[in-house]
Amino acid sequence: MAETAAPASVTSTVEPAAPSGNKSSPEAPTTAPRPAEKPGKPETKRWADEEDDPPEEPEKKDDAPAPSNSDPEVNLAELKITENKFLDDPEDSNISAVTASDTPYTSASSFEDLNLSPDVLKGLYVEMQFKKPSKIQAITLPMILTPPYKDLIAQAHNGSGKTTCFVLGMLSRIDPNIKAPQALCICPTRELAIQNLEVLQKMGKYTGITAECAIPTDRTSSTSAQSRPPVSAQIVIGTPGTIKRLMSTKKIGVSRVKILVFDEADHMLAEDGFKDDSLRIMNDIKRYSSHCQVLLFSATFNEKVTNFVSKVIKGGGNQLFVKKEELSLEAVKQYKVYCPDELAKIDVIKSKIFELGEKLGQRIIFVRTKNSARMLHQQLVQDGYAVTTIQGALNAEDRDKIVKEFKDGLTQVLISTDLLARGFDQQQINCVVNYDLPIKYREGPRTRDPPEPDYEVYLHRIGRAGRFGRKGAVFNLICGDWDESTMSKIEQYFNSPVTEVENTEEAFEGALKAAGLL
DNA sequence: AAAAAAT
Repeated sequence: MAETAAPASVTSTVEPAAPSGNKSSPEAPTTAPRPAEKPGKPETKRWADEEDDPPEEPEKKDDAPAPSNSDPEVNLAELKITENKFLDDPEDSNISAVTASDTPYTSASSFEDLNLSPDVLKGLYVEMQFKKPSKIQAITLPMILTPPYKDLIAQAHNGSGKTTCFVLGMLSRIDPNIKAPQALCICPTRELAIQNLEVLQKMGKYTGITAECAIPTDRTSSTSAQSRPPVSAQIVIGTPGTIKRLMSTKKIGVSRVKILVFDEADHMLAEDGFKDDSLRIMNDIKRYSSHCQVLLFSATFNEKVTNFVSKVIKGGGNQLFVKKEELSLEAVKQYKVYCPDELAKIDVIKSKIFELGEKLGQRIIFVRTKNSARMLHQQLVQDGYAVTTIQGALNAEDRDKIVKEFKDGLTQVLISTDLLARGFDQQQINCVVNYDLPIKYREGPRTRDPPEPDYEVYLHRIGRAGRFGRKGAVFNLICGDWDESTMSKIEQYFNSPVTEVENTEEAFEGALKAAGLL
């Protein structure tokens, strides 16, 4: 395995150096100028403060043909794209962008093409150590940064560098003279908001632009809400409820907001997601700030959300989509393990994921409910396994601590609910376990019908491994007919085979080798 | 019945 430095030069895809220490290292590959530190600290602050160890999203392959939704027209961006393909682009994905007719865009082959400010460029090269735009960046950045600042819906693979797209968009639109919120980014979880802020702080280190998180604090402190001073930061990143509330209590002025980002946008606009809050925020802003640019990013947009989203963004926006069959990351091998009962599942976790997994990088185990998170945690700890667990019932402080320990590499195995299914960027994760398969929630009376898989969540979960084109393995624990049916539906949906692995040491070793992890 | 958040 040439698992080391990226095959020199070129761009997007990167085979990061093998796990060396834990530094949540930058995404960009090769070398970059390494000038001396300059004290250009951005006066950033945030609610639940800590320190910063920025994560981020890498650049890599992304995209593919787009389902044309509304006004198709221009279709550029293909030239540079084909150039890029000789890294390890799996399928040389053809990108087709559906753009509004009147604005031609040219894909950016370097960050210099984008008219970024010198301070931002320096952040990209020095802090992030980026070299060239990833594919999604090359295509969307011109769309985001070129007047007349059209709305954008952009889908791209997990770990392909979406965060950088909207962070650069936000940084570039700020008027330094105005000390008030001008960019808003809405995220589904506080963890993701914090992570995005950290990326932004790192990338914007030399700009002096101020940024702040607006996320729930532990509600014990009654100081949180009313007594809070108005938000003066130029960029605000937060969760929908808190943002909404700060807006309605006038703590966040809305009149100067000119760019509004929804990370994990499909979930933010889904019926069973944050649709109401998101629309409320969007409408409040548009009422006072009619020219506000709206950016929607996610790795998944199912048909239903896509239809809705296209209505929200309407005519003049740009759109990028990827076929679902091309969304699974090729570098991540998917496996299934048949388990006769719950005990067998726990045994797999212990004997394979922990003991055999010692040779691996960090691992994350997804469960369906908070309760099973607690139970599994208890079972493992009881037997002396080192594991930490995160789920929404923990208080903010504990959540932050668990995440930080994991990001710092102090813990190796993390149990999580779908709290961390989306967006969580930790490059040393090379193994994901679906202790429970993700299924859609059904209301109403019980049925005998097997549950519907939650395809989007599945894709997001497995995307926690294989960040930035790294290799990874996914183990789905299958217990019973329903699981079996769920699994096969998932395989069909993404048209990606999931290989059976026997519950033996040899079989797992073989699987890990085949995945390139041993 | 994950998540956010507040009634």
